[in-house]
Amino acid sequence: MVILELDLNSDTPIYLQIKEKIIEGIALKQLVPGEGLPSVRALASDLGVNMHTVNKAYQLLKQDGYLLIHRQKGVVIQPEGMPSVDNDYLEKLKNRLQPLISESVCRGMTSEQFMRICHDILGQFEEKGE
Amino acid sequence: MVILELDLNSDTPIYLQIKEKIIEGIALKQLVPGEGLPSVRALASDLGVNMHTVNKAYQLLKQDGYLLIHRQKGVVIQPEGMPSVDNDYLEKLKNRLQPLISESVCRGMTSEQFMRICHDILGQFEEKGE
DNA sequence: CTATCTGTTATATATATTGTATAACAGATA
DNA sequence: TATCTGTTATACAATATATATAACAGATAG
Repeated sequence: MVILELDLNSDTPIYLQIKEKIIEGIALKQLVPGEGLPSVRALASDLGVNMHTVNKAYQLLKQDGYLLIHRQKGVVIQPEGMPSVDNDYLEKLKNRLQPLISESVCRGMTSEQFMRICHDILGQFEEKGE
Repeated sequence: MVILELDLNSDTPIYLQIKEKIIEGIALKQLVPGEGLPSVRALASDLGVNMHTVNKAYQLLKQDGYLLIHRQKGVVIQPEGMPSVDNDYLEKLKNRLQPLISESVCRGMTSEQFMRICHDILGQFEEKGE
């Protein structure tokens, strides 16, 4: 399992950090569909947090369609394809981008500057090896 | 003052919604530097929320450099120029963009699709009238 | 069969965040 | 003097976050 670093001082709750890191791992292909994840107890122990904190992250990921959870077998990255880009998702994405972009405009950032930053981050997920 | 709509069912706290809407108003040039904002009590009354909720939003905006607050005169959009694009801001922006982009990659969105959405939102802030 | 591993569920507790409700203060102003 | 600023203080309630234990049922390894 990929090492998962937490920032206990972050204003982002631990369970959300875990969720985001796993999604990032999938996007980076460090985690591949069908791959198993540590049990809630094992990951909690590794991270030094409570079992329920990890469980909450797993439940959210399951709810979003990123994970399959078999009651006795364990947790697996969804093997049948990732969640899709539907209208609900697009709306949420736009609503989360809006305040970021408003602020960048206020601060005098140009569209090109903002797009450049997005482009750079997107570049992290390009096929490098392979 | 621009009408400011709140979503009481949102998972975004009211004081953050107020903050974001005011920043959006500045980005849209509906609010211009030097322009006065309603008093904490007046805006709270308009929105149907508590005085302290508005005050919290104003304090955050002051802290970020968007507002000037004169103890007896009232609240004014910073007339001396908006906060700048410094390294602290850039780091925060990237950290907030990262999970959004990770998720879009997981869902199979192309870079072009993501950039297009950003471009469209950025377009809302272009000089149209004038 | 027994022990151990799953996820799940339940209960309890502690703390921080969010939001409201009042009240009072000092300075400016009409 | 009365009224408007922002500010500060206190109290309260509801919710969110995180932890600590415990127990359950099913699968599996010894």
